[in-house]
Amino acid sequence: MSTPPISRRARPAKAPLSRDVIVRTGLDILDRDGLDALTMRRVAKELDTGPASLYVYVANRDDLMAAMLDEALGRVPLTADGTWRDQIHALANATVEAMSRHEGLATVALGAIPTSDNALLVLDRMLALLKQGGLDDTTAAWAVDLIYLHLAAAAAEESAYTTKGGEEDDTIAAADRRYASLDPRRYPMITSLRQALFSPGDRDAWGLNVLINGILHTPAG
Amino acid sequence: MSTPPISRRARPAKAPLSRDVIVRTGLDILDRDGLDALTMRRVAKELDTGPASLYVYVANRDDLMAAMLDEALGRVPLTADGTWRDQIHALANATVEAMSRHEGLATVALGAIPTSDNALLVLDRMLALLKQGGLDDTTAAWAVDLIYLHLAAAAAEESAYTTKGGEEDDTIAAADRRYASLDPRRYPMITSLRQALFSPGDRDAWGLNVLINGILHTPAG
DNA sequence: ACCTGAACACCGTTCAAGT
DNA sequence: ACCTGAACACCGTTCAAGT
Repeated sequence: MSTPPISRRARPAKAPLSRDVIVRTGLDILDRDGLDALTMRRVAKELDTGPASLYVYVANRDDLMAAMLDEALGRVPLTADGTWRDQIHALANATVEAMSRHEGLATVALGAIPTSDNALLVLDRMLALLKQGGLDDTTAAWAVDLIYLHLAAAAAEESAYTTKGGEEDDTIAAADRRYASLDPRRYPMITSLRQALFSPGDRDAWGLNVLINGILHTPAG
Repeated sequence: MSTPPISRRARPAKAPLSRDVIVRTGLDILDRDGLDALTMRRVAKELDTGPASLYVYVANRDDLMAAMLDEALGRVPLTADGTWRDQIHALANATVEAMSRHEGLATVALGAIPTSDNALLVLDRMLALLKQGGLDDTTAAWAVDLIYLHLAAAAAEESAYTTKGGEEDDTIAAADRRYASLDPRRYPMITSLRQALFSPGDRDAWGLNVLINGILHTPAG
């Protein structure tokens, strides 16, 4: 049952290794099989080599994941049409989507001050919009931090619900059942507001508007 | 060099295994040696047993971490003095502290709808405060979600900066140097606002006030 | 310079066998 | 019922040796 060795000539040309191809392969694996499948060994296998070979281009797994996040953020469109608010929403939504689309990447964003090329491009664009809104320098600066943190968190949450094995609806239904079974004496507010807690609606848009309105009403410093 | 077996009588009484003692041992390891050290095998060793024994009380590593988060949240004081705003800040700060104090726990909170006893207690208390502030049911419900998400994210960030090997100041200084070396043509806003981006001040308190003010100005639904 | 086989020092989890 | 030794099927990373 063993395959005879195939001469280099005979088999399809092996793509040369590079940081870029490693990063893109990592993203593919993440999308196809999730975070647990993203191992150095799996990336190597996909590239028809051994894990040791990756370390020429990538310092370690964390470095690879940071590069993958940057690659994902590179696909965020930096400009949009519409009102000032529309443009902020468009940039925010695209950023959340870019992160949440690939399981586990949002967590990487939460773990470090953004310094990668494409993260900084998103930040620069958001900063331009905030300044356009008439904010002073300090408020705009603090605001961009806060918004980026919020987007990463929203992406992490969405990514977790969407990916984690089962369906998103199952997760919510299970939580709803749990809330329904709580002792009203111990959890009076949750029990009485349960309807509202699980009420449908565009919470992402609302959350971003809360941030925008709050920033407009809260000078920093 | 090998130690002779000690009779059961002679050695100190081995604490009986229980979910609680496993959870607390996990928290201890997290505090002493960080997230990477928190392995099932390490917890077992600390309890003088084998890893297989843990699975009687804990479904798997994720279950253990969820239980650890709940234990940490159980230490949050649920009441405080002062104005309405003071009370929200106190509850929020205590929650962030409880999470960020133990590396990696905040990420657990980000990955699931809160359903554990002590998380729900924090939520219930926050909900009471929000309703006290005059919010309608839907806004209060969406707001508590948003605030909890923000607190978990803030804790994750703080935890990452504080713990990640080196000092927090080093991380910031490195980011500052990176920002200083950016091409102003590609990153016009970041370069011109660099001072403001790294300006000192209580960003946590400001961020929470942004949320509170935004919620007060943004009805849900 | 780039690549790799083999090894090192680990993991989480399961399961049959013990008490 | 509770506990465990041993095993299974993996990990990330290093390093000496090759080209």
